[in-house]
Amino acid sequence: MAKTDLIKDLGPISQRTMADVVEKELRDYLKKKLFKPGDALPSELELADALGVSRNVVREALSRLRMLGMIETKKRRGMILSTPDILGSFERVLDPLIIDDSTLQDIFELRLTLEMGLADILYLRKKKKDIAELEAIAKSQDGGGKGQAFRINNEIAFHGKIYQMTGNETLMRFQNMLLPIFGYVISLEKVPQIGKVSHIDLVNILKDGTKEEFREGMLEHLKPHFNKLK
Amino acid sequence: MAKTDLIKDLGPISQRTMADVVEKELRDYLKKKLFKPGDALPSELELADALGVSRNVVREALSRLRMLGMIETKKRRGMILSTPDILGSFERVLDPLIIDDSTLQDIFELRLTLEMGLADILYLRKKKKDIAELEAIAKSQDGGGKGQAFRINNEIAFHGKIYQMTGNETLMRFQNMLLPIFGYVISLEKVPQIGKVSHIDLVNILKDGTKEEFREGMLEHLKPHFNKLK
DNA sequence: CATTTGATATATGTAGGACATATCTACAAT
DNA sequence: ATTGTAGATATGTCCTACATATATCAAATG
Repeated sequence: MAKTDLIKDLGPISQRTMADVVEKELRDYLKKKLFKPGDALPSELELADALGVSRNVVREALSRLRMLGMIETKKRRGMILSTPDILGSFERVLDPLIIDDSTLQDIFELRLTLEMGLADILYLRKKKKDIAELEAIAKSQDGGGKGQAFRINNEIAFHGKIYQMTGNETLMRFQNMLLPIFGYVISLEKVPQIGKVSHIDLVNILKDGTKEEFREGMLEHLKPHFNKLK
Repeated sequence: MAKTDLIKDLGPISQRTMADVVEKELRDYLKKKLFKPGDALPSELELADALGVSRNVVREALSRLRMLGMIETKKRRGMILSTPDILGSFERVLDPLIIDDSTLQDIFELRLTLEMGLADILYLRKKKKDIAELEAIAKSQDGGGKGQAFRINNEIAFHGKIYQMTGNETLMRFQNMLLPIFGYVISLEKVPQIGKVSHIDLVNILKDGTKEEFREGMLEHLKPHFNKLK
């Protein structure tokens, strides 16, 4: 067997640390044993003993699970399984500067997709009061000439309000996290183009129009972004 | 001031551990200093020294960042900033059994929203070859009477293929993670209802129909789910 | 000279001990 | 019944020590 063959066949051996292993072990254990939120876990020392590793390693693994919100620890009472904040970990990682361009583009498209898919839930839950607030936001922008910063904030406020109107807390938080990405990708544009359908147009559709009209309106509103996709 | 007022005003004091603080400190530091992927970090000992904490605490914080994929460590070379896998942390936490019902519902709606918003990107990127594969999946189900497990797997395969056709890797992985949630919520249904528009209908629309027709078709396909929303 | 081998220093990975701190339990004091 | 005290226990933090992998450089080998 030639040397190159050997090199090709031999992949790098696993470089997982004990903390990695223990973390996975613990998560599998919790899953397999059908632990429910509120259930108590063994103490760190017991875990270390059972797994045959030092308390240090166990603590690193537990520290990760704690960050994810999967467990909570109290001083003498020990640790209990908890319901994690599923978006919390997401938030920590969502920094445009450290995400690769391909993923940034993916996220940009993800938000466009969400925006286009909102109509049904929006029409299910929209309330007069919310539409009035949305209108106020749209109109506050109408004057124009308020500067770039104002324009961006207003854009964020308008679309954020729409998400809020869906009554879906997770969806709203999710889009809020995507905002920096969206802003970053847009900031790369040379000429900021604006769709034919304005915010006020969308509000008017929301007031009197149908879901289908709203979808068409949103598509037109986002058209400049869609046009740039490949 | 009444006693109840006092109790209401006094929240529990912060219980953040040093590891929590250091983790945040490090993330802020990396952000503020505009660290880019590939940049080297100080050694654990230097960090511990600079922050005035033990190496143990620093290691717990670093262990978290490592789990998120924000940093990579090599034995002697030290640590370097890295581009995190933004969905990796998500994956760990997405277990239907430990997520509260309200969030489960939110995620269910999130997936419906995505599905309804896919049309534009799908029509931008769909290829004959993919449609053929999609058709094969749809037809393999047509026979019927293949049992519950087959039906569910086929459902997953069909919708998964649609996401894959968007060419958006992140979107596809994202929906893949949402599958267990979706499956779980659906499994709670007593009578599994099926929309008027079938998979094969959707394929046919993809072949000859417009984006708008596809959206309408998808809405009909998902109708039973939408009907249950409040 | 080029390549390989070997030695050394260094940063991370792991172990184990020590002590502080918070809090649950139980019991005593008022 | 509330408050105070004491002991037990699990976590939080620090420290030391050593194993391990690897970048760097020197030495050896052809």
